Amino acid sequence: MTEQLSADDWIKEGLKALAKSGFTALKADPLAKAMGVSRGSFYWHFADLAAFHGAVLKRWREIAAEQIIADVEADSDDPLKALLRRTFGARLDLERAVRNWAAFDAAAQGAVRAIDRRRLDYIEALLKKRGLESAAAQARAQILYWTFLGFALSGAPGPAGRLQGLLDELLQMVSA
Amino acid sequence: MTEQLSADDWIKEGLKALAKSGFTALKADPLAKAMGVSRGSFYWHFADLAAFHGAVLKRWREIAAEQIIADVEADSDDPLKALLRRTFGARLDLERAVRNWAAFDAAAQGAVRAIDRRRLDYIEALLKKRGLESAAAQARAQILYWTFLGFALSGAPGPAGRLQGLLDELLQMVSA
DNA sequence: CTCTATCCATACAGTAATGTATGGTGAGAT
DNA sequence: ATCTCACCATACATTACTGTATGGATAGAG
Repeated sequence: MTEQLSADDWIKEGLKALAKSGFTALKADPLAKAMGVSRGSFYWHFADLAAFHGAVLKRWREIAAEQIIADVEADSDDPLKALLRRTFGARLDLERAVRNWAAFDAAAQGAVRAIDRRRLDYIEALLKKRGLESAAAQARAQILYWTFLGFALSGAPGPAGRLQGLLDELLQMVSA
Repeated sequence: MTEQLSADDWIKEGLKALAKSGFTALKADPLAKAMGVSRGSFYWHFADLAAFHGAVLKRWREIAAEQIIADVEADSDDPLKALLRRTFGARLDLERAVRNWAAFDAAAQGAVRAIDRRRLDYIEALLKKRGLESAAAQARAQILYWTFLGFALSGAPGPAGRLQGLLDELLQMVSA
């Protein structure tokens, strides 16, 4: 009886569809077809679409910041550099999809705001630890985070070598 | 006979809806209702939705770069500073909507790519004129443009005084 | 073996659109 | 005065979903 699905399976499939096809793919009927099952299963595990959306967003909040921060802290000799390598190098489709979604859905917007705050505070703390004075750290954290968002949302990865050079440049600019 | 509509009226309404409600609002039926007319008019002026979408994107391409560049060039004592003031201070809903749209529609993606290239080249030229050497100008143009995009797409404007300070900081960082 | 709860399929009514076909209306040309 | 054409309304068939109601299957408890 490993054939039966759990709410968790639906959420995972939701994140997959979100990353691949955007928030418009978060619908019961297409997802059910993709999982080889009928909508009966969906409406068994979730009251309605809104409940499912909430569950997907909750999961995203759990993985969109803490996981990365933990990894970066483990590699503790230069966490800022590690953060840049890790974030600019990652799969960013899910990030893009959720932020697009936030333009249409209040719940998604709430999740994005919370994640933004968490990340901004973390970057600011790293810059302070590097010796920047408080006001400057705050300003540059904001600028650095905007730069990441712009990169993440403009999608085209470009050649990896060039990216490496840009990251070095960026690190210089922001911590000088 | 001022009651009758032109294709241009539909395009203008399309841009308005796009800025206000995102690309999902670019549908014949809701737009017709908003204009107090039936879809008969829509399908008179446009073959189908795709044709309308193309017309809206074409219009956006005409206004999304050249207009700003012309304005900034007019104010010629410090065009880079003028560009920052102008772009970071503007209404960015339309920009956001088109870029969201680009995640779902190939035509929109094409328009965004073209605009990005145009803007990047322009910023790079400005930085060179400021005395930066070619490779550095290219790198910093990319970083500066990413920063703008991140700002534009994260939506929350924040207090205007803080923004002014951030722009000064950014200008320093990028042209130092 | 039967009972029960969990999980899913199927069928239904409803909604919001698309695109098409066809007919109506009013302004200007003839 | 009427004819024509640009412009719009209305009605229809179609599509892709939502949510609900009801019933069927199956595994494990008793």
